[in-house]
Amino acid sequence: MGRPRSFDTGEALAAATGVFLLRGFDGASLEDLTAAMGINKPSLYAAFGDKGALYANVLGVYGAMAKLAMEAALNKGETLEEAGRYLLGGAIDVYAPARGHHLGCLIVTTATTVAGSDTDVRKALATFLSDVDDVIATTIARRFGGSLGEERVASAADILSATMYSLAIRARAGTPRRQLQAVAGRVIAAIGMIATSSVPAPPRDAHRGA
Amino acid sequence: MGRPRSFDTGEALAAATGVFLLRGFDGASLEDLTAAMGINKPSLYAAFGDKGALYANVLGVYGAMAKLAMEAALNKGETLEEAGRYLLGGAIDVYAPARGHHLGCLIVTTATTVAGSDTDVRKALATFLSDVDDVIATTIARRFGGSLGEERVASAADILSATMYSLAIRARAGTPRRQLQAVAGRVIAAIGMIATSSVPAPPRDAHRGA
DNA sequence: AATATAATATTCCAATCGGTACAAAACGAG
DNA sequence: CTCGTTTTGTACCGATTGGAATATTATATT
Repeated sequence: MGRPRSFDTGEALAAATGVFLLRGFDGASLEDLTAAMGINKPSLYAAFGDKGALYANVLGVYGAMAKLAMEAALNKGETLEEAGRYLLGGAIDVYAPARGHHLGCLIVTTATTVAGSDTDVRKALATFLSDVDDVIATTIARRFGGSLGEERVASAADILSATMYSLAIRARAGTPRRQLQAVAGRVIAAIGMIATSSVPAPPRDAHRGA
Repeated sequence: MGRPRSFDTGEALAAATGVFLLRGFDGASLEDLTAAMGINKPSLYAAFGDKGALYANVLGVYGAMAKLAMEAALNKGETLEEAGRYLLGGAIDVYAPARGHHLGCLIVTTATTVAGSDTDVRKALATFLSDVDDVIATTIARRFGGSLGEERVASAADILSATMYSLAIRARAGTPRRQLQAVAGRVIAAIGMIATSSVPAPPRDAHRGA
């Protein structure tokens, strides 16, 4: 009972995400946030807690959606190259949309900064990075590990995650989409070379040694 | 003539770099900066200008030294794999030193945030990223392009730069050195696969088409 | 309709921010 | 030794920050 909320929590959180993404944590004032969210400071405080708690909430939903999107992208296509193309292409669409500003990735841009002073954010960042590694490595290992071998898919996973971070940073610098797509294309081409390389250990007979 | 400076400009700049690296631009207060630099606010203002000018100065020397270190590392070793190992190993030593805190990369951590609001920093960031691409691509193309072909070294360059960004972010999250070295090792292994791959276009007879 | 409850809008606050005025102090030049 | 010049230390400034106190409004329940 009581007076109902005049705003949607999810929409408000999405608006806050945009402000944090644009200005960073310290740069996003409560005035900026409340203006974008369409609410007042006491409403924000009552609904989400203080600024740090709001940021933690934003970070949580952003990270969760990002991981889902990555997993979905990696399940598309028929080959490792194609799956990687979907992953990086989707990242470019998020980091540097065709319409609108190129804001990059919330976690890469803001969480890394906050992590210097805030232990909780540092842990959340570490957890996210680990989860992303796991999502990528697990998904492509399940799909292509049998035919390509564990070592090659592990290398490909590290390259794909690294390229996503690279694209996020480049988008933040204002790099045009065409150049981001060129970078992604060269990385995907390398993934293709790795997939067809016949140099390292044989694909079958999994071993866990160094 | 006049009263001489009681501090060394380079040392003060290095101290400011550490503060910006730890706290970020907004998080670094003038009190933090002057305390670390061992000077007073009027001295800082007279020597470097306002906070933004100090940051620009810090960013400039940091970026210049980073590019020199990258070029030097890439000129070591005999093969593309070895050169890449030196590059990534050096990056790990900077981002996550064996002694001291793991602060990552100043540009990845702070410049990306500031770039959202400050056009000058965004341009500086774009220039740095472009310069890094150029340093890596040019150096390894000169050393190994003849034997491996332009396409493979271009892909390797993008992978190496992306891996450096990845390592910087992971270091910021507190990832242990061993794990960073494991990531670098898997990427280097992939570089080796690319170098020995025989799939794509022939190495010789340079062409500039798509 | 009356009441309890919860969210709203306005107003305000102590603290901190980046930046500066001012006067004492330390040098080179004459 | 004295003067002009530059840096240094202290003290201070207006502005903005994150956050909270208060009072009003809107709903569900009775």
